[in-house]
Amino acid sequence: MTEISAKKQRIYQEAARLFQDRGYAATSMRAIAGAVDLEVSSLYSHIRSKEELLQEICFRTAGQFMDAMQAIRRKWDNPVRQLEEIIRFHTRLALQDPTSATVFSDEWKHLGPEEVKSFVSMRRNYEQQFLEILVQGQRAGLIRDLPRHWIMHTIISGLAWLYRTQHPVPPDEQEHLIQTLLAMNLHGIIKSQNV
Amino acid sequence: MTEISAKKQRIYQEAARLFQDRGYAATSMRAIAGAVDLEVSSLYSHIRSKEELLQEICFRTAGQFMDAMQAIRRKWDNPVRQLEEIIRFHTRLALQDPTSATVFSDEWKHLGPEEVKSFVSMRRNYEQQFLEILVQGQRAGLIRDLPRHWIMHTIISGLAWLYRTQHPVPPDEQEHLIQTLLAMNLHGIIKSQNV
DNA sequence: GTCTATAACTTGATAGAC
DNA sequence: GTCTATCAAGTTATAGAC
Repeated sequence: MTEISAKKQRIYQEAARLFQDRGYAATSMRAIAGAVDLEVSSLYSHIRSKEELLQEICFRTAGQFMDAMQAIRRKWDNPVRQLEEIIRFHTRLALQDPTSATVFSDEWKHLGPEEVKSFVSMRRNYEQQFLEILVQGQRAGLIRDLPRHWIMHTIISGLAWLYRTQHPVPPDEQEHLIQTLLAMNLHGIIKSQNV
Repeated sequence: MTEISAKKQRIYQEAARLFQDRGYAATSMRAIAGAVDLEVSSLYSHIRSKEELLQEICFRTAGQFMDAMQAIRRKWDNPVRQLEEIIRFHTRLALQDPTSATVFSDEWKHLGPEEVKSFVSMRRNYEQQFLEILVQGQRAGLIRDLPRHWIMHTIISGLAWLYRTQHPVPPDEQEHLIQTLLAMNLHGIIKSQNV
């Protein structure tokens, strides 16, 4: 039972917002303290260090992606459907918690050497599973025989604007957005289908 | 005729590499000085400040994108061909100078307030021109009637992995990569064309 | 142009009173 | 848990000798 005090949660939340806006390295403990109306030294009653804040955000979000990937592969066996669900998950997470998504995506390099190793290893695992889905889709003749690494990076990277740009899509447009993203990634944007 | 000494160029180059690896805020003048085998104070014989280094990289790359956009719109009038050329340019620049592309894309927020304003204004101009191409393509019935902002962000964001990931694609694979990116963006990855 | 020395300031983190 | 006070180290940048 890990009890997390309300104040501790507040600190994590404000830190994440500052990391998103200014980046980890440009965010001082004084800035975080100011955001939660405390003196710097008081922060250390709740957290061990600045880096601990970054670790929590990065690995919590990494865990969410790993869990989603595993759940999707268990629930469906059609690789195209699995891809659809992955795009769905990325989209929902990006819209629901763009702050954590940005910090997870852009600030992990400021983790300590050990943590970077662990983080990169998790990401490699995630990408490996993504590639396996593409292999299955290509073997089944459902997905074009394009280089899988390029497909994967283009899809994942193509979703990153959802958290990086300021415009949060309102909740009632979320399903429309997802349908559009699926259409673009799966069928492209060209009308005439003379391929 | 602005003459740029070899040493000054070396400083810019090493600074860009360090900004790419560690981020602007986490890169010290000492690190830059060390990379070019000088003492910190000697740097100031060649440059005015740390931020000047960032400014040069960001605005030089921004200028390249603006120039390319203008040249493409002058040279072709088919909007789909214009999109193709834009994707081509992004790809070539990302492979040829991934360091500048990364700093341009990720570190502009550390510019001073005035420079940020100018930078964002250039980007808005670029995006406006991109959207106009999509409008023309949709009016001509060539491009699907999907929300144009979402199309634009997905395409641009989907190319960002080209400079963010470590794997530089070897020069002899560049044309294959471009063809694949065009195929994915324009026609998607799904084989069956029952749309 | 490059150096040593240093100014002026900010950084993350700690000690100890309350 | 929160504070004041403080530390040691690091930051960008400058002054002035050579």
